[in-house]
Amino acid sequence: MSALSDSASPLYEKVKDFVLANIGSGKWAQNARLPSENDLVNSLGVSRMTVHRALRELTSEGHLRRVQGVGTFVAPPKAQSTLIEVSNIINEIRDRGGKHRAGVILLERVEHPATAIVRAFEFDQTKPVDHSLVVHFENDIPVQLEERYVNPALVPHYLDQDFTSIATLEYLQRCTPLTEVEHLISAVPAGPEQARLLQMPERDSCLVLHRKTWTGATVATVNTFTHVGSRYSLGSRYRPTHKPA
Amino acid sequence: MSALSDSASPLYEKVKDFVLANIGSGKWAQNARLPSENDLVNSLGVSRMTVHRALRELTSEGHLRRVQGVGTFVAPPKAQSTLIEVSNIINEIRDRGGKHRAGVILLERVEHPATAIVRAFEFDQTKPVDHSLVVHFENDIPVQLEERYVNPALVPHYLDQDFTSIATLEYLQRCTPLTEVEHLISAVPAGPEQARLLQMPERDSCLVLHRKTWTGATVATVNTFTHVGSRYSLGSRYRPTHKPA
DNA sequence: TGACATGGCATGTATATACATGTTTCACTC
DNA sequence: GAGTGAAACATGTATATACATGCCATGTCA
Repeated sequence: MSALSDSASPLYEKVKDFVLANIGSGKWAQNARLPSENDLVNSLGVSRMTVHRALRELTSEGHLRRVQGVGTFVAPPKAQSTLIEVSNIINEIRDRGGKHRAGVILLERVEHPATAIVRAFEFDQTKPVDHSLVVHFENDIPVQLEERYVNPALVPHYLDQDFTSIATLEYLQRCTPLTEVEHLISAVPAGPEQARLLQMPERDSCLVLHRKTWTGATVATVNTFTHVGSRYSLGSRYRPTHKPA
Repeated sequence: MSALSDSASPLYEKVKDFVLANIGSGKWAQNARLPSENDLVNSLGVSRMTVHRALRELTSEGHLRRVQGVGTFVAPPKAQSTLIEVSNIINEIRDRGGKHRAGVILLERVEHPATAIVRAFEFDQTKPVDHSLVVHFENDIPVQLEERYVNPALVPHYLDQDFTSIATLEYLQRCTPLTEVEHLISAVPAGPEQARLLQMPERDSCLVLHRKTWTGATVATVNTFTHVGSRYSLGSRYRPTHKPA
């Protein structure tokens, strides 16, 4: 008589389910110590390697905490933060079935960028950066103003891209492995320049997304996405507890 | 002469590094097929179980794609979406070293909620829901208006909480395992009610975060977080390619 | 009483072996 | 030539075994 389910799934999955069920039911409370691997081997009738794999995977999924020589414990509830997924605007529009068009306003190498830019790139001295300013239209109505500064040391030939068709982030990810991303989302009133390019009334609300990306310790890109508040919102649906196949 | 590094890390880690190095250098291009497990066993001089573990972990980390009976392939670049982490306001303020205070405006059971709420909960008929409205202050300045509708079937005793001290999301996550989260971020001008509660000028920009959570197929909560645009932005730093320990 | 050695027990890694399961290929048969 | 079946080969799972490593309690010796 085993405590494991009799489904068709592999044994280590059943062991994982068994552990999760005990946690879910509250039988094994938070920070409680689990039976040792050998205990589970005896009570469940499977080999230690199988138990070990189950516990190892549950640990890497954040459900358990293990300390060599001490034992296995129910992990404290996962960080009470939630993730939002930001996809690029072109796919987003296409997914909605809308027509996308992009207008390139600016495309240049800036030899002596403003100090704010130099500081954002964490340069110790002034270095040239590539700069692009693109307006994205959905069904010929402007929805996003995309401004990018790119580190030419990491992304060569950035200015040679065809910005009207290629998703910029896609190109960047192909060029250089981005290791870290910082986001800042804010709501600000539109300035005159933004109002003109986005064809919106001045001082109306804009949804602004700042994004800064790193490759290792080096800043790769600094971006600002400005959206017309009344025409755009940033949405996402996310499943926090994803079971890896 | 092995191709593996001579560091102190475990063997399966070295195998993982070996594979990642070959992908990173472009020697194994995207969608290219890797040598079979047995090939790697012969060329690297480790057991198949060790190779298998390395490849399995790299697969679950998204670097590889495996098909039983066919082979192992370099995974296409990960979804060009980026994740934003939203943490709760209380921790955020505390982390900044600010003083947090909360004021409860409303706390009630709504027997006959508005149709918009009924629709948001995907009820097939009118059912009562619990409702709370809380203002969060940072150093006695209001920064967030938090409005929640909670499904009493999933979260009993919601109204009995002490909302001024406990993080609401924290409580919800303890009560019911939330399986899915939907977010919508937008920028809208403040209405009269919001302007009053948040002590801000009417029509100034607000950063609004809508959040809807599910437990299984059932809607658990429907929330709206309204922030003063000039005082608050939603930030996060995220490492996309996280190596599990 | 304090310091230290040691044994017991927990998890962590590595291997050999076996069989299961899915895919492709290829030769054989009809 | 079409269909079929078996072999070859790929990954997937499960076990037994061995040893490594880390932590802790116990007991002994100074």
